[in-house]
Amino acid sequence: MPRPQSISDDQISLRLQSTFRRKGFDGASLAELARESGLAKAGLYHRFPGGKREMAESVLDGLKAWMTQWVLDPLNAPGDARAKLEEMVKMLRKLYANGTEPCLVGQFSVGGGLVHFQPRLGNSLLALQKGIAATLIQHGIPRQEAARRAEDAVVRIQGSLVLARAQDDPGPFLRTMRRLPNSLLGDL
Amino acid sequence: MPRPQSISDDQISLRLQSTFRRKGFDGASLAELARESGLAKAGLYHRFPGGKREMAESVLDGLKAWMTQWVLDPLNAPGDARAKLEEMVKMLRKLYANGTEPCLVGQFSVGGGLVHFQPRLGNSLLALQKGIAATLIQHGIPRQEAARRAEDAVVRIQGSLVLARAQDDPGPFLRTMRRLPNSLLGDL
DNA sequence: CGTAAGATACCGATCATTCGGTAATCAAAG
DNA sequence: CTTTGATTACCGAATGATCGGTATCTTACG
Repeated sequence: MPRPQSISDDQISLRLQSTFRRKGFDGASLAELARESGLAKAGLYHRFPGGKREMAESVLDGLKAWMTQWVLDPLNAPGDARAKLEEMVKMLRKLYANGTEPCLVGQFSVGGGLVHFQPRLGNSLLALQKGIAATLIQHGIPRQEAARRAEDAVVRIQGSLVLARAQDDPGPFLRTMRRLPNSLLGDL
Repeated sequence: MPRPQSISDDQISLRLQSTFRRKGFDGASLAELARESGLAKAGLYHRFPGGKREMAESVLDGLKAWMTQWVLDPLNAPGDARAKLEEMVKMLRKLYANGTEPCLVGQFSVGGGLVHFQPRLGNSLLALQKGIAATLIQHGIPRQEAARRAEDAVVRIQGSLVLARAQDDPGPFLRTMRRLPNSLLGDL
């Protein structure tokens, strides 16, 4: 009955993600989103009747699913804490293309993005923090200290991405990721 | 012979700073910049013939001067390292209103802001990093380790501000600032 | 008077969004 | 098997609003 889609939803969402991550919410224009998605503007509105906001929401959904599958679930699964943290770092390096691609959460924490999605952004970061804290607790670190270190880890991830962008150099991110597991598991 | 200005340059720049910090570069419209500055759009263009970009540059200039006077110069002056770092933290808390106000550098590291000002943003962060590193070296920490820790400090400042915004809670920033001096001066 | 600060009114361009139409597909009717 | 009607996917071409930016006039001072 329906005409088949020439581009899959996932592929569309992926291309929108790339644009939103590079330009932020305010900076990504419908013209550009359309161009980079391969659809005409009206075509995008057919898939996302809620407009730019729904497009951004779809991208956030996709990223949340990716984070859950490749970062949060592995962290919450049984296994050696250090190995799990190393795996997390590996996945984060992949997600952020070794520090050359920004974090959508960071990019959306500005202007209109923050207005529309602040609760979502906060929850995303909190989920990661909880996952890391759980791993640290499992490793024998007391609850409160684990929570502090986990928050610090999220702080460092986000901050190193800001530096990498502002200095146009992935170095800060790469160095921070390299030191993250030891820094998290270090003696009290 | 000239008609006196009803609002001082510094005051204008301060109001523009507030808007740019809240909305980012792309998100701050001239209509809003005019409204919040107390001038009509054309009045703004009289003071900033270069348009939005020159307004943003003026704000960056003002912030750079503030940072130099209250953070960088004190760091590079003689004195006890710990005291100087505590003073830096105090000034940062003031600059970021205890974590309730964003950092212009972070907000401009998105979309059009990054395109126009990336070198400036990188230099701002680098200057702070150098200042912190100099203080650590003076305290007896080896050059390379000092550089690493100083980068980490800037990472944490920026990252904690991202978290504070995304979670709508100054807690991450306040906790990070509280721990910063000890974390920087801690044993190797 | 001259000069400059600032406002009113406006510009073309771009913004997000929507409308009308077309092509493709399938179910049911003939 | 063919036709028809409903449904979906998508696009070109608009919509009004707002964008950043200006040309022009008014006001206030020396």
